[in-house]
Amino acid sequence: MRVEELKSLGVDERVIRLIRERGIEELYPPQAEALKSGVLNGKNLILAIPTASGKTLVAEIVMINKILREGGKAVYLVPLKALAEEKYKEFKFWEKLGIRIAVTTGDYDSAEEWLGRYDIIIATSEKFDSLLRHKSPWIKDVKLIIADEVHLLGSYDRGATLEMILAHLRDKAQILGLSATIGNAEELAEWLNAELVVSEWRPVSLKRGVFHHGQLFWEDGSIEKFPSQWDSLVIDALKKDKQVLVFVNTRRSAEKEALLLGGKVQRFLSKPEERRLKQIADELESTPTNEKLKEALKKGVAFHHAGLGREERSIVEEAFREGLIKVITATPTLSAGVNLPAYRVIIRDTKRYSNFGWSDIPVLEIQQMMGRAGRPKYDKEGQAIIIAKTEKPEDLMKRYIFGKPENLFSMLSNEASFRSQILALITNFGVKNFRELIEFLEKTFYYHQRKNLEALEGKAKDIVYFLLENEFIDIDLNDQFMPLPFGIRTSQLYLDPLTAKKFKDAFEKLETNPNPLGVFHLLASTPDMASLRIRRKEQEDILDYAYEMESYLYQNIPYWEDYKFEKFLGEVKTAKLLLDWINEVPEARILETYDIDTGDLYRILELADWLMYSLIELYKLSSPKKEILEFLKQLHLRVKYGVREELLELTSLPMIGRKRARALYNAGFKSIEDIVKAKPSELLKVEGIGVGILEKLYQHFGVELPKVKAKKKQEEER
DNA sequence: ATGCCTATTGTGCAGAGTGCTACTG
DNA sequence: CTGCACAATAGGCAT
Repeated sequence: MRVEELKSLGVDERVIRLIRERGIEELYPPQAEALKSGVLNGKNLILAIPTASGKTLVAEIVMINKILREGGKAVYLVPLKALAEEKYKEFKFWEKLGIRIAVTTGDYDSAEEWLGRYDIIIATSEKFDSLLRHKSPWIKDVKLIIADEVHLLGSYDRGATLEMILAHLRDKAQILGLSATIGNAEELAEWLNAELVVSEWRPVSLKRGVFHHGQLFWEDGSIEKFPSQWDSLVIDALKKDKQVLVFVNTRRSAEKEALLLGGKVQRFLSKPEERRLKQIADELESTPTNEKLKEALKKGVAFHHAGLGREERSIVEEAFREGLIKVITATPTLSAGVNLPAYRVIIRDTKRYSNFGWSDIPVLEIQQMMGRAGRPKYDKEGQAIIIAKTEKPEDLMKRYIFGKPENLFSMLSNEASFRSQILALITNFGVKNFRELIEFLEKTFYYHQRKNLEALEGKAKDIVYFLLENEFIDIDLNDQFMPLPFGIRTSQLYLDPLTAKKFKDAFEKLETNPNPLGVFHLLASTPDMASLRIRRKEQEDILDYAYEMESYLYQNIPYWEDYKFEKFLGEVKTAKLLLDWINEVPEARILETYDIDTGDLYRILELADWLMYSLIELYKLSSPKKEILEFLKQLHLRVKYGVREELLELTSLPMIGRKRARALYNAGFKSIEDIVKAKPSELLKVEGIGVGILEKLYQHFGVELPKVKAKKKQEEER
């Protein structure tokens, strides 16, 4: 279908003009089909088509057109923060029409009114759920919800959130669900009373195959011969001047394969490429993992997993897009994350370790990895190849290439999500009694799918009892629910009620024995913290530590036979790490002693920051003691900045974190006053303080020093 | 026969990723 | 279940 024909479907002229300005004249068949489905007239739609086949454009046309014609807001839900950022950049294009676009993820809060000024709001499901709980006034203006990757409804730990959002809004706003190909798309569409458009069409054709001992069995039946090792597939692609993406199932494998492949990739690099890569590698900070990354980078290869810091990840992604990096070995971070296609995708592993032992990776996920093959503007086709090791190649072919992806199942019954969702329904969404609760549950996909609420009712009852018992809610003589402040706040803070209960139970000990380790262990022991796991070899050391510090902890040390024992040690380890952090142990040493990666450290710190905040908020509700509150607030700041008490004044300044604050302090600038009084030239001698930083500081103080400007010029000239 | 080094076999361990607050500019 | 690190054992060689 030609873009002009959109006019006959009622699309605004301005939208059509801008699309053509982008150089798009012809819509892809599934796009056309989707737009003809009635979605432009307000009908709900589930669009199940492969990644990179133009879902976003459909969403854009529907959104913009709706806003131009009817006003109101559109909310675009994504599963990942990184994706929110990506979409924001894409949608910014429409600002030309006066459309205002905002992103809101956990990074900066905003239940607040400012979002009311925007037309398109991009959010993660959790963030939007949280906004719903805060009853943001603009929610009533939301006329359209777009759920990207709506198949994540079936994800064990995060699916329930998305399901509840859709259950809340399915009568109030138009819904457009963008999905990967799933087994039971019809069922999902039925639930949402939506039209369904399914297609396998891709703008770049995809050729799939299975590799086994030097034989590559393509899906069309043809067989290609290669040297017996699978890495020959990588070399082969490089000879064709193409890039490769290799998916593996552990971080360690990703690193190992990257270094191994590096030796074979290096000779394909041009001199300038080699120089650029070396330059990029040299700029990276030095940590154990980064050393490996640097080594690989110099050879034109990189690994990509959640242990990498944000900085490293985006450097790798960028360099791959530029074509500098020829091969990336990755864990699933890349299969679901940002869009990073390659000519050839190799899937080395089809099994993965989970909490329940080893299991086959779902068809849906493997197909998403395979979907990464083929760069729309550069390649005529993409290739996805699964490596068979012990498995029979024909089995893999049957399961992953010709097989149907799994059905989607409601994950509302997952206890942790259900607990938090029921609390929210009662405290934030005005559900007044058990009958109303059940009525609401009848709107869910869970009910649609099973037509039987008995199991869910039982669970709901248990949870309601739990909430009553622990004073999240109360109940009056007519069996009407009455939200209590503790419950309302727990729900708004987006805490697992179990976490909140743990906090509350610890208030007494907190008051009699306030100390950082005790608090950190409390945080670490909640279900909302991703505590470290303990290695066999560390067990003894950590246990010794726990005994040594027993008097500081708010919980007893369990017996070693106790199933909680290992978990407990992991929590102590996490608490110990946080203690090191606020005592200014350098990052590199923390990474080494706890044998973790940058990404893991940041994750723990981020969670600790949030939980510290939440702990304070809940403590405030309990007739708090002033000195305890002060202690907690100070500890929160120390966690946030990773510093001892004495640096807190300095870290309150912009651009001053733990490193610079320490450097300033040691150089004798111990307070803000010291800095204001100091000569700029003196400050510049301190490590980590340059002209740029100094300018920011003076700007903050509200003074401008001509001397600094002069200095800057000097430096620029150099 | 003894001591030392290397190759081979055995044993034990560990293993993906992710979101959620609110302040401020 | 698989790959890896490290330990235990066996084997080879010089003395």
